[in-house]
Amino acid sequence: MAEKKLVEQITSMDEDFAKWYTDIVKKADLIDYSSVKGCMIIRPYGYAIWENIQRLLDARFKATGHENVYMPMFIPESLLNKEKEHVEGFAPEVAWVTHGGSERLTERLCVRPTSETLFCEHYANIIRSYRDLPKLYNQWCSVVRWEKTTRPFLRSREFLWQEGHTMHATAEEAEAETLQMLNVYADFFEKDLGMPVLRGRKTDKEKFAGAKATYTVEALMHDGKALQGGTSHNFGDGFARAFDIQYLDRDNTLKYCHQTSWGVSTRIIGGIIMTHGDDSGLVLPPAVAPIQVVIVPVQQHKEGVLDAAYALRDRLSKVARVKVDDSDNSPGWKFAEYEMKGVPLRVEIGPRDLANNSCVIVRRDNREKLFVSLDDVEKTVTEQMEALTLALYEKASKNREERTYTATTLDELIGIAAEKSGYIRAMWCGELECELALKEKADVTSRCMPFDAEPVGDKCVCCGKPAKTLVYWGKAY
RNA sequence: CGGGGUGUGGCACAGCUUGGUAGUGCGCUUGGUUCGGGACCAAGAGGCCGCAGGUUCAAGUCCUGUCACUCCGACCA
Repeated sequence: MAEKKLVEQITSMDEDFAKWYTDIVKKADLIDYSSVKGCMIIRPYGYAIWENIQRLLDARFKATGHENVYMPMFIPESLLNKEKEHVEGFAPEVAWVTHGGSERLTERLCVRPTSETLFCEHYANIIRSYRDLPKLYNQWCSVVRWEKTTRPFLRSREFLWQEGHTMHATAEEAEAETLQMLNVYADFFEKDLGMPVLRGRKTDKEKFAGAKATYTVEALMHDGKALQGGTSHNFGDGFARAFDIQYLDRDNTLKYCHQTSWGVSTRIIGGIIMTHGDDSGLVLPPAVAPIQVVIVPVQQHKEGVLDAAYALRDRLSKVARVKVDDSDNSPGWKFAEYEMKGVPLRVEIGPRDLANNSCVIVRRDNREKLFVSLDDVEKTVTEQMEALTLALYEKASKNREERTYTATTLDELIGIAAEKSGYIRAMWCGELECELALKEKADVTSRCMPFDAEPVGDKCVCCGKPAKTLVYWGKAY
């Protein structure tokens, strides 16, 4: 019932959805607004989610042979300027350091909006031979982009992310790396976060500044807008030529390296909120939930209740991240609070349970009460967490299916864009002109050209000329 | 950068039209009764009304200026 109300709200008014979102972000204790404009303070609970994301992704990066490094946060202007497309793409939103102490710097320093140039300079220094390749580096850091309008997690002037930067001997190897990392992201989204994603390529207009090809995993939010969850770029040898990154190959000739980069940011957290959240607040997939199980003692002043709660915590701690809330708030208060914070499972234990050797487990997503015996409570908790992730995935998939439309004519597309929110599948000729025209006429942008898409026609939905590819169009954050 | 809106205890606001003792709700403190879906009672603490001028016997309220924040139009993980 609560969900229905939400869906009505968000389809009727964007503003309500925005309010719902910012409410959750604050009430679930994820962030505070900072007095530094356009920046956010990530509170311990919000940061713990990010730490879990880091841990899970990092394990996948290590498993695919990547190493973590750290680069400076300042980029000399001359370095940034080396690759023309890149600097033009980022120039409007970089912050500059002009003074050191009271002295004006002879060369301005840019606060990194991304670190391609720094990695390139470093790679130019350390790569000499084919034996040095591939170089598979990743960096966890924050970057700064001077955005005009901001929203917590989705767009802030400083945000946390991870950026992988790799160098390869051949174009084929670089392409394989780009796709491998895209799949790493997709796997993380779908298995750990319960978020179904589209895997595909970005159009030239939407691709990263300086990239040869940009791949994306796109997730669809509650309100039918698309969120780019992760990106993976193949740079070809463009930067390598600009930065003179060459290696001596087996055949004793100098060759340019082929480069990739890929990243995900704290925006993911915004995506989780907007994919799984409901009217009662956040719903966290167990994999990233700081608290996976909260134990709420009922009538905790009564003999034995708190002790039973602590004993249960000690048992469950072996299979989950558990917290007992023994504060003197009323149980109803606690229920609401942990629902707001998205804790996947709530375990209630009170005098009645003590008598029955049982407890009550309530799942956050459907709020169904399970009366379970304490004998195999560990097993039940593990099962329910797995079931919860699966249920989140199913629900989000259903939402995506219901919000995916197909258009074969321009009028049809304009009509759908005006009335519905979601993906519109339509054929495209590949011309920028048509892409701009659709933005102008229907206010949609190309989100993704999925890898495994079935064509829905043979003519461009906009100009009617022979179509090259199927595009998922939509509105983005 | 163009158009609108708002500045009043920690938070959300009312009061301004028609000047006359600074208000409400939430939160906070203390004590008590409660506790299986956001409990209740009582007593408290906390505000140069964004800032600077002006009009007036008197300004949160009227006038002028100024600063800050915020929403909508072009770019972005």
